Amino acid sequence: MRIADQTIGRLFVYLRVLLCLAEEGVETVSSEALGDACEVKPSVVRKDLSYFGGFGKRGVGYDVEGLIKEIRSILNLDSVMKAALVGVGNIGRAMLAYPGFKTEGFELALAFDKDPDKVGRKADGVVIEDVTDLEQRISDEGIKLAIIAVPVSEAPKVAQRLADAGIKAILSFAPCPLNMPEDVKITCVDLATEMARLVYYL
Amino acid sequence: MRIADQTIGRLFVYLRVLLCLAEEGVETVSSEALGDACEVKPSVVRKDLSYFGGFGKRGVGYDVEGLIKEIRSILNLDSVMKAALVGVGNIGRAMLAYPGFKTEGFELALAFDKDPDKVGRKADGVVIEDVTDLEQRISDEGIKLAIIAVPVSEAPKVAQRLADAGIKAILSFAPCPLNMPEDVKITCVDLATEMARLVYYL
DNA sequence: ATGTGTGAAGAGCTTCACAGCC
DNA sequence: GGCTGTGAAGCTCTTCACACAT
Repeated sequence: MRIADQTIGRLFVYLRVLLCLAEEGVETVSSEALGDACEVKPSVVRKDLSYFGGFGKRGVGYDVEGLIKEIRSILNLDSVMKAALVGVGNIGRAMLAYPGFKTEGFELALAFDKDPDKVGRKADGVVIEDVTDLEQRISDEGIKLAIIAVPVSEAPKVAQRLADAGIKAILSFAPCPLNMPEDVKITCVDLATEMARLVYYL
Repeated sequence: MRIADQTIGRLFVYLRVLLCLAEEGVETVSSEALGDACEVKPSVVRKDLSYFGGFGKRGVGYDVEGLIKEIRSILNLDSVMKAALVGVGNIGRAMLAYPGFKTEGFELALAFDKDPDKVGRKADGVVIEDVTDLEQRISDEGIKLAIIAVPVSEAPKVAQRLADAGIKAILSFAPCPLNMPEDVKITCVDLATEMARLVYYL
């Protein structure tokens, strides 16, 4: 049976909240408590989880640690995934310093910039390499995931080079459409749009 | 008649693409072309737009500039909105330098940090103020929108203070649930989750 | 000829209510 | 008693096909 996209989307939300609950030492959670924290109805939580098996105990609730493992496995998040970063400006540095990646199983293994002053230096433990070597280094390391944090003017070129280098998924901070081949998945984090969306619901 | 949330969500996507088309000098766009760029079917584009009136010309398509105006007005994006930034670290600086805000009608009018070395300095034209004065300055300026770019450990405290200061909408980069009063709308930009989501669809 | 606007049909998701287990 | 798991009903959104305008 096919699982609804909305269900998958909510699993990510559940996981994030569960990780916080685990950190607070909470051992068991009911569909109602989890639903409250995720702004989702309890019946939705139960149905979503029921598609994958009976993770809960009737009369008790769901085991937090156990549920985290199950969701991680459903979402293919049980192994560490290496990623490449292109552009070590403000956003790029923020990405290198972002603590959330490690906890969710990501590792920024490569960082590129075109500025000769930056190349060779380290930022948060990662050596910044020359963007000229991008294709070579990415295929050497067998990396499939990349973050674009360069100015809009550079973004399309960089995206094309990443696709050529074998990258299959891109997170881009450039607020412009980057048309990629069918087999390369791309997500644009458009912060202005997030702000606008937020304001709309005031 | 009530408009579907999904429709509203897509209007933001249309707007972003239309702004890029306008920049390229494109004057007219068909539902098919716009749909392609937004990864949405042409019939969806037409139905979405039809809820708000007949913006298109049969046999021709939609006028790009005109449609931008219409969507801006639907989404309440025709006036400039001031916002406050809390935390001028890597992410905060990236926000101050982010060019997308201006084009979508946002202005980061205030910036706060607790580091005395930063307070008083300017970053991208904005004076960094002491976070102690947060409540006072925000109510002085009558600002309703804020961005949280502080470490997770500080985020809940800052969120609470912002709510007390009269802020009604918050964009947070802290990957943790911040429970706010009913009348304060909050969006968490969780970059690790975005990465995870992307990888899932490989 | 081309591309929009739209009602009606269809698909998909959510909600409800309650049986079943701890 | 408390909370999960789930079929069936209900509802919302999407799709389709075609009339209609340029």
